[in-house]
Parts: sequence; C-alpha cells; structure tokens
Amino acid sequence: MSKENRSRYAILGALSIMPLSGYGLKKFMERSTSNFWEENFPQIYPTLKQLEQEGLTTSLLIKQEGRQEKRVYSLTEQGREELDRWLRTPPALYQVRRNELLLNLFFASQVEPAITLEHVRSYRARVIESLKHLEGIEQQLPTFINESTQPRDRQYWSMVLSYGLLEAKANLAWCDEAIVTLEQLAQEENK
Amino acid sequence: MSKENRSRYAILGALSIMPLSGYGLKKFMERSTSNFWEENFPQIYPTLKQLEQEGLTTSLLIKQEGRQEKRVYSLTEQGREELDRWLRTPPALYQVRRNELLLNLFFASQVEPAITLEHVRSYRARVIESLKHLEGIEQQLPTFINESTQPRDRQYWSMVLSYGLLEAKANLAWCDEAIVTLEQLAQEENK
DNA sequence: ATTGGCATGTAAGAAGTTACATGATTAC
DNA sequence: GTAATCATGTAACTTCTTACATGCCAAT
Repeated sequence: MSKENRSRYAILGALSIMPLSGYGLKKFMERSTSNFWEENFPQIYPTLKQLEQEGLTTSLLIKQEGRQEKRVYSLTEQGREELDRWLRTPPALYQVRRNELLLNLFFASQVEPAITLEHVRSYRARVIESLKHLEGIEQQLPTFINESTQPRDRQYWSMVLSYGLLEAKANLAWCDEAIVTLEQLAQEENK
Repeated sequence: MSKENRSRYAILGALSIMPLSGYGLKKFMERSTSNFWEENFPQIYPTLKQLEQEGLTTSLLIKQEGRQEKRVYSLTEQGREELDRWLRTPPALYQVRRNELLLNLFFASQVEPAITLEHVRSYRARVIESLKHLEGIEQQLPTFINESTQPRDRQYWSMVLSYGLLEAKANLAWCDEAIVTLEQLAQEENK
C-alpha cells in the first residue's frame, strides 16, 4: 500500500522463518527482534489481513484442544518474492533517532547537576539491564538455532546481536564518563 | 496539551538559549541538535503558535531591511518554568528504536551474502560521514560557546557530543567485523 | 536566468500508541 | 480467587512526514 510501511516486512520476515498466528508473531518478535524491532497487536492484526488480501500470505484456522482456535498465517510464493525484493533493497537512509536523554542534557545547564546525574544513573541502570539481556540471548543462541529450520541464520543473528552488544557497551562507557563529569559539577556547586 | 509531545520541549529548550523565529529554530537545530533531535516546519510553526496561546512564549514582529519581516519568539517566565519542570523529569523510558538494517540482516540468510555485504558497506560509509561530522563539531565547540550566553553549556554539550562519538565508533567497529564475516560467507558461496 | 538562502505556513496522509473490549485456560 | 498466558480484534488519538503553496533578496 504505502511506500514507507516496513511493518509489512517485519511480519513477512517472521513468517518466512515459521508460520505464525497474530499472537504468535508478537511473541516471536518479543523473543527475537525486540531489541531493534517490535510491533503491537493493533498493527499486526490489520496488517495480516491486508497481506492476505494482497495474496502475500495464506491462513489456516487451527483448532486446539482446550484452547481458542487460532488463525495461522504462512507466506505464499508471492509473499516470499516480496520479502526477497525488500531484502535486496538498501535499508532506508539513516534516520535521526530522537534521544530524549540527550535533548535533556543539551539544556541541562539550567538545572542543578544533581538532577541530571540522577537521569544518567537511571539510564545507566537500563543499559546494564539491556546488556545482561543481550548476553543472555548470546548464550541461548545455539538453542535458538535448533528451533529454526535454516541453520545459516545463526551467523546473521549473531551479527545482529553483536551490533546490540557493541552499542550497549559504548553507551555504558559513556555513562561512566558522564557520571564522573556530573559528580564534579555537583561538587563544585556545593562549594 | 498532550503528555507525550516532546517537540514542545525541544522548542522551549532552544528558545531558552536565544530568541528565535520559526525558521531560525530549524536552523538552530540543524546546527546543534540534529544528530539526536530534529523538527520540521510543519511541527515548528503550529507548535510556536500553540505555545504562545498557552502563555509559554511571547513573540515580536521584527522588521528587516531588504528582507521579509520575521516573528521572533522568546520564553516567558511560565515557559521557563515549564522547561525547568521537564528538565527535572526523568527522560522517557527506553523506547525501542527501529533499525531497518538489523531487521534486514536478521532475515538475510535468504539472499546472497553479497547483497547484504553491500548494505553494510553503504551503512559504513554513512557512519564514517557522521563520525567526521561529529569530529567537525568537536573542533568548533569552543567557537560555538562564544555565541551562547551560558558558558556552562560547554560541558553539557561536550557530553552530548561524546555520546554520539562513542556510538559512531562502536557502529564503525561493528561494520568492520560484519564486513569480514560477510566476505567469508560470500566466498564460501562462490566455491 | 537560476540557484540558494530567508521566511511562513497548510493539507493530507501515514505511522504509531493507548485504551477499550472480550473470553478461555492454566498455574499458583 | 487471581494472575498469567493464549487469542483476536476495534476506536480514538497523537505524532510525524511529505507534498503543496508562496514570495523576496543576493549571488553567480
């Protein structure tokens, strides 16, 4: 439909690994791509319907014992082609990602350094959390592969993971540096 | 008005450094915060009007020789308080930033490694560009200060800059690592 | 003449988030 | 009984981007 809608490709990509229901798609993303890509239900369900209308997916109602039936989607040949076409297209231009912490810091000379120090400290805590999360995934990668049909995915997934790890480590290093600076500024204030 | 609208604060922040017109605001952001925060005209002009209605800014029509007159906005006392209140609020929770390159890589086992290699190479070129840009700003920082009224900004701005530099260097290191891996995968394909 | 910078906006559409709405089963 | 997980969606709203629209001045 639209040119910029990349949710389609996230969904086509996931379905290329295994057929999934809307709910299953969300769970799949939470387990795998959540560090750099997520979709919510209000995006997933309408998109799945639309993809089916366009002939890129087909769905089957699966009956389950003691549980609500679910509609499981899989890629059609056309869907695979569309995914392939997108994979060959250079990813969108570097778009400025907004960073509210940096925006805050940019104007932070107007409040006491102790305030900003707190902001950076809690950011640091989140970076640590995210780093631990990624290291957890790193150890589970070999297991993750068994579930997947394509063993070649492993190398790609570990590249993606490495991106996150390097970035998190850089962020952590920055936090430590910034905290030292802010502690000094806070001390100077108290004199 | 709304809870999540942070464009307001980017604008209030910029005006706290110096009074600016809508056009001037855009230029100011391009020169300073563009690596982590940008606003477009369709956001800037309506927001400025709204801020004035709320009493957070006041404006003056400035006549210029041989040029169209401009409306220059500055913060009111109330505007300063609103900015101060925001500066004291912890920046929004870590929100997942979508990364289309990583999404592409995650599913990239389905195309030839040479394709993905090209994507990473052009990403690398953009990282290098951005790194050079940041290093340029680093050298201009002392000059930048003279224009500003608040000399204390310098330390904060250099912290913000350092964030960008560390991140860009981490991204670059990742690119080099990924390129080696992809070159190997591409060679294996050719055997 | 034509490009680039200064200057201000509107309209329309796309994208994304939050809240709402429902209901079954399983584990504690 | 109550929280968590499975399961599917809609409505409303906010936010953001692109395209459109205009016009002056300075420099090449």
